[in-house]
Amino acid sequence: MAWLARSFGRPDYAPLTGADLEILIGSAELISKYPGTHLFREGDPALAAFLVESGDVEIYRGTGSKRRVVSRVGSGSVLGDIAMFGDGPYISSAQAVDRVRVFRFDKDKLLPELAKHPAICLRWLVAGLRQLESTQRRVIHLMHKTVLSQVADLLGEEADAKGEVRLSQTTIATLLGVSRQSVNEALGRLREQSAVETGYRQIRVLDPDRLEAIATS
Amino acid sequence: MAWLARSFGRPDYAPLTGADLEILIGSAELISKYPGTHLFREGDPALAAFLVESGDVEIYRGTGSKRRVVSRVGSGSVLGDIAMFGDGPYISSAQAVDRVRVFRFDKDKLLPELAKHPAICLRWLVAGLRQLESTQRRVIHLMHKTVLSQVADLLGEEADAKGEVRLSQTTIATLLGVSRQSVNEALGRLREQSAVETGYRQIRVLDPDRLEAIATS
DNA sequence: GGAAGAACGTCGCCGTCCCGACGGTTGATT
DNA sequence: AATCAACCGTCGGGACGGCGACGTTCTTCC
Repeated sequence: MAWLARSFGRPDYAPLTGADLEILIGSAELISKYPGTHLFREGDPALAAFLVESGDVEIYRGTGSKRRVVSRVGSGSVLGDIAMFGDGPYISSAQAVDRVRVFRFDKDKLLPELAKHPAICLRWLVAGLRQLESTQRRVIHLMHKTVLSQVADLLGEEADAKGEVRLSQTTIATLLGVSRQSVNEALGRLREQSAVETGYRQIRVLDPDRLEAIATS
Repeated sequence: MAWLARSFGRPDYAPLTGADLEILIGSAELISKYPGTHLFREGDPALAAFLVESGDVEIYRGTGSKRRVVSRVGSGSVLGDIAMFGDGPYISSAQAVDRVRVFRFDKDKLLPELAKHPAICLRWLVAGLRQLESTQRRVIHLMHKTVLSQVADLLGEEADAKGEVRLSQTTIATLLGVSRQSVNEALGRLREQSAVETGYRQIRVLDPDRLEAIATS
């Protein structure tokens, strides 16, 4: 599928040949998950890695009251590869939040191919490093911990072409690891400055520049 | 050098052949840096990646008052690979804190070799994912943000075989993105519970189990 | 051995955020 | 159209941590 070639890693770098692509698809399986179901759970033996084709997946660690959302990823992201290559159990759980379609790469099939085809391997490497980069950015914003700037930053990154973000305040709160009330208050301040408009499950970015300024303050 | 074979990625996984090792060393150069000097700076074109052989390196972003320490890494860690493979400028700065010895891998020399040798590529992949995993753990502990548990966790990870940690409270503070005073107070509480002993630029872990319990509380 | 500098210990003030609670609003379901 | 669940807006209390300040102790380097 052409989508795979476009989305996996950087398209312009170490281009995948048709043959490489065949091999990648050959070791993958496209599966579908309903909202709330798990792709894998923390502690399970890591027998496969996943590439998200559509929908959002929430990565978290711990259970019950100690559940912490590590990140939420969407189309083009890779999951479970740390554990799979590291040869241990999964270190976090992955739960579908939408209707989700993912490619599943079984370890047994994938590893021998990777060992033979450097181009695919390089592509996977780049995908992993991209995750690392975004996680590092997250660290920065968690350290610099005023909720206002965190919210501003998240809105800047999450906004689509029309400047709209379709997330509930509760969702934003869990994403940032803060309380819903604080998110509400932050959005209130942004609204005062006419940087955003808020509605039911929806936020419209009016002034991206101001948002950026607040995020990096 | 045998050190390279042992330290890079997982030794037990996709073992490097002698020939692979030759190639890796052939594209590397062992250089030495004095404390305070930079391996690279944010914004510079990413022409090389680095593997730390000895000493500690601090990774940070921003300058002046907006400087934020992303992480501090030591022997066996890889630096600058995100930018190098991503084909953009460095996204953070790397500064030696000790006397540091690092292998420098020039992009020009390394990339063609990687494209030809899957074993090396796989090794690099695993190294990158290990970084990702440790950064994800950091996110968890930053979200779960009582300074006490953060300090407990850091001590648990940073302690050597004898249970000693040689870091100043100021260093720990910047590492966690909190104030020195808070670190001091947290250490005081740990001392009260006889979990640690504190001295000048040195902390001795007495009760790792209690530390672990506090870290995950 | 003495001076300078770095690191440690402690105090008080104040801002930010978490938590619990409650009422009003919107959207979906039947 | 009615009902219900999810979501939004807001208030007050309490805990935690940042910041400035000051004194003490430990190192290092003349």
